[in-house]
Amino acid sequence: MGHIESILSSEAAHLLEGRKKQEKREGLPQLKVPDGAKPVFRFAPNPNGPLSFGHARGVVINGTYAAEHNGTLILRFDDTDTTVKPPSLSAYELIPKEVEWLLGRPADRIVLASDRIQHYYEHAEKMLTKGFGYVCECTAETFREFREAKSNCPCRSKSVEQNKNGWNKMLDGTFKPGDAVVRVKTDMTLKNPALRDWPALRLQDTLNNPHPRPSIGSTYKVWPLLDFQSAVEDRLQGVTHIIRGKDLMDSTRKQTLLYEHFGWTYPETIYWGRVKVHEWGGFSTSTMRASIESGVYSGWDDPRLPTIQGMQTRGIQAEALRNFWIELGVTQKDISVPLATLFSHNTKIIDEKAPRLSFVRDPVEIHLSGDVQNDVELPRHPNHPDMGVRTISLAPPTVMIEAADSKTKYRLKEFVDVDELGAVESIERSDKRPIIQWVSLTSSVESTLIVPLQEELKRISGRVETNNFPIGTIVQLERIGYAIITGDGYLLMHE
RNA sequence: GCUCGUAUAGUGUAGUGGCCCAUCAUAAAGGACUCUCAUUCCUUUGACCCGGGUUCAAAUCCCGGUACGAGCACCA
Repeated sequence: MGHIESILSSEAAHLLEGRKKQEKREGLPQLKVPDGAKPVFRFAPNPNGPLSFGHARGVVINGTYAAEHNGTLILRFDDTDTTVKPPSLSAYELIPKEVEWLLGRPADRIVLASDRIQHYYEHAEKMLTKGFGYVCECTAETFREFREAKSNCPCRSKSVEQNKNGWNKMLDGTFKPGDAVVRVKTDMTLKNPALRDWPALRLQDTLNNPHPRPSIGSTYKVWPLLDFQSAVEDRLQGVTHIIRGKDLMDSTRKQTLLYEHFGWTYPETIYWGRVKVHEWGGFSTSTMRASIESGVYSGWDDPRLPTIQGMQTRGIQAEALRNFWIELGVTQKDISVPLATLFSHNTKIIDEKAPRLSFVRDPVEIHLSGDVQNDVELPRHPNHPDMGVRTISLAPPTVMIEAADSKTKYRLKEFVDVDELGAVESIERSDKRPIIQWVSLTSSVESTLIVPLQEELKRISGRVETNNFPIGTIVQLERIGYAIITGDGYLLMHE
């Protein structure tokens, strides 16, 4: 084949033309945006805890599209549930910072659903007045039977007057939680059971379960459910594109039915599938919270946790996270990715800037014999002489090396060739013996290498060469991997 | 059970009827460079879920099957 090609290229090159290799599209898929329009995106988490790794996808994809199209990114807190997934007050402060860290710029606008209850009430009332919503007094179980039987519940045929009356009873506390709910009239014979007369607003016991925001507290008893709140708010904020998980596909269908009632047009919607990281099983905010409270993890910033804070502790760069999510794209496939993919993005960013250090695990002392210099200079970074040198003192001529390296002849990196007993054999590199990292007794201190494994933080004691890098500095421990300096040792990031 | 969605190398991803014996990344293996098992560079390995159909032509369109995932909450 190659032979034929070479003949062709010399005899009839034109036949090979037009056979250019196909190229891979860069970045995110093209978005449908009308000419001259400024698209509006939103990222809408429940502030019931800090952001997780998975949330980062929503931030990065929406934020990147917004930046590419000179559009707007709204950060919206969908904090309408005080019982099942109650918001956490600190998350209101934290999440905007995490978004800013991830994107390198803050969200353009922040909206709190709990501040906008009056808007949702207005739309609920309009729904009742126009007859496409009704106050349903069936229990959840009773309604489930109607839904399964594709039959109308009796409340469906109430007059506007009766519905308004029911609505007032919801507002004034006559109805207690569980007594009534506002439903959107769709069609009980719809093929998809999820869409049949879905609930839009319900009652919550905010006296016993007040909203955690002091300014909201027990003010409202009637609260919108996500599908209703989100649909109305998207409209009010002028959202043009919704990009979210495909688990919300039925939500889109419900909301589209509501939009049709109101005479609105639903935003362009794009979905992504489920992502699992090999090394992390399924962490949910609630299971993480439980493990933190029981002391399994030190906090939301534990380096073993798949939270934004955990990634920060672990030295993962925001840019690496962005590149990672953009590379995964927005396909609807359910995927499982290894952490190595994220680490390779991180390595690309940190390697050029990470000073080199020697760390010796499980150290053994070797007393050098023979001619030894008083001190040695090593470059801080092999590719960047401008980063300067580190000077190692060899008075006395005692070095520490890893026990595992001490079995054979070896070369102390950038220093001397040594035999098993510490006799210096050559200053220059004389043969192919292994090159190992080392520290000198006087220019090193005891330290700990902390390795974040799934279940434990493995602590390996050793010695690190003396340095004065501040906490938070990312270094490369030669022959070990990249690590970040913490208050109590060197946290291994990845190889 | 009902409804919806997805299926390309080990893992991700490009590809919307002919430039496809299929792109790129990552992983693995080998090599070059390097006084790190790092970085950089080179090479190799490796895929269109199965079965029909439409067409001159299918990874791409249609039908069926299978697998996986999601929704059917007075959670988000």
